[in-house]
Amino acid sequence: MKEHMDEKTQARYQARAQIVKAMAHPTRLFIVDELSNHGERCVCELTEMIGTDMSTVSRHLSVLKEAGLVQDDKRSQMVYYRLRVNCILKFFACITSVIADNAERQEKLLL
Amino acid sequence: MKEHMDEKTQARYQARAQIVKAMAHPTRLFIVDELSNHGERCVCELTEMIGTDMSTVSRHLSVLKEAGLVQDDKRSQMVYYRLRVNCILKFFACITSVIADNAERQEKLLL
DNA sequence: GTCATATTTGGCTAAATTGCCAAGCAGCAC
DNA sequence: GTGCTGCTTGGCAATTTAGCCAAATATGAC
Repeated sequence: MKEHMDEKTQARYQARAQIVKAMAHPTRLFIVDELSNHGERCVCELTEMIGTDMSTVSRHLSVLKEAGLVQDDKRSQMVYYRLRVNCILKFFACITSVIADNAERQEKLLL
Repeated sequence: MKEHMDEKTQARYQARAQIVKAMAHPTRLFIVDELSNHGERCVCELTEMIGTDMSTVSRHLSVLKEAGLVQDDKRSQMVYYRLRVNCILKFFACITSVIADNAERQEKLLL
């Protein structure tokens, strides 16, 4: 990416990639899914569900927050996270269709 | 992710993450966008547009292919790639809305 | 004030990703 | 066959990411 794509175009795809990257992890996808279903969760609840270190979950949440996908809300000791965007569900629908398509293709190859 | 989420759930998010990961790169997002607009492109065309090493582009394409997002078609010396899925456009719409939202928020903070 | 809980952050190591070059392979022209 | 073009793959170094522990911070209960 050094000469043919101008800087603006580069920057645009860079910005897009940052958003996609923020979701490119199983734990973060789970969090996004859970928040889209339940609306709001504190770090401790998510940690409990995921079953890993709280520090790790917190780091994942900060990645999502940095990308502008979630926002946090501190109430007493707990920090509650929720989605900032509502189009994320379409992501899952699309991803699921890709997975289904891959599975179907896989099956055909086995016949 | 060791005890609270069962293996099936884990595997499901793992599979989803693999798909998202495949798009989590500026160059690969560009390729996906270009293919969704133009339908079909050979490696050399994409290399020309991106302006990087052909081996690098080829690697990116293999990542997309591995995830089931594109398929290739060899005709004479050239290999043409095209999208396997058509819901990808919704991705961009959603991502763009996140970026717009982030920018707006950024602006508010500066006031 | 002390103590406990909820969360974030620093530091570190292990693993994955990226990009380049060189080498290999396939198809076409001759 | 040789040579050329388009593409892929091996290998390697540099960067990024992930996950854990320990330490720091904040809030509430007492």
